[in-house]
Amino acid sequence: MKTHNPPHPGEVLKKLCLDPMGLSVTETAQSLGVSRKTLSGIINGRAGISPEMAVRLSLAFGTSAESWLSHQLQYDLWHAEKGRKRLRVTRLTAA
Amino acid sequence: MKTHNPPHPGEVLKKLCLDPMGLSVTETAQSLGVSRKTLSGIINGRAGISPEMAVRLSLAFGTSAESWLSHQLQYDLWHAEKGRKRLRVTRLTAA
DNA sequence: CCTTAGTGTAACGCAAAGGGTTACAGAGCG
DNA sequence: CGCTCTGTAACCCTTTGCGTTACACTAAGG
Repeated sequence: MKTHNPPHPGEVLKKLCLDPMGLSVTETAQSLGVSRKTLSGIINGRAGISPEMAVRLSLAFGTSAESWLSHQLQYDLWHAEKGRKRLRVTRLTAA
Repeated sequence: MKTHNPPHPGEVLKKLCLDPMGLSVTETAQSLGVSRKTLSGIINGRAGISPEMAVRLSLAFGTSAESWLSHQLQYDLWHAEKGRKRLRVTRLTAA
């Protein structure tokens, strides 16, 4: 059970891709074929990585699209689990 | 590289949970705390499994929320990869 | 000091997706 | 024939990803 707040995938993207390669948000956005705002939103945690964006990242950086979506999954899941107590769900057993 | 069209998670849900336990869509939806339409949509492939729904499933069936989202991820990714040729993305290398 | 590049972000608009309710049609059964 | 379960369409709401335009801030350079 991971108890720590996972970083949003955009943070990882910046630290692992943009920064080491000396890429600006502007030029990276252009290469990805998205607007600067979109990439900015991802990097600053205001937006998630959509399946299409994951494919874009895999094309531009030669990485695995699945790994990006996995990061996003962990992030989304962590936040969803936080609200599990609010969900009124009945345990299901064989009828 | 998985070349086969992965089944939508709802199909798996029905075959692995509802059917074996003899559960109806109606009663399962009630236990999950969602409408019958919502569960029906998932089972019949017209909707995906959201993070919140994954947590609901984990609570009701005692399974891992992550495994449901992973199935969904594989499904979404497969469809996103199909359209990769339409994306105009430039390969990025160190500046 | 002024200009320019890069960046974050607000304001709009658009489209897709999840979810709810209501309602109707078809299938199976006592 | 009634009753239950099921799939689904119609409608409405909200969130979210994405685009464009525009404005303010910062850092670097002439």
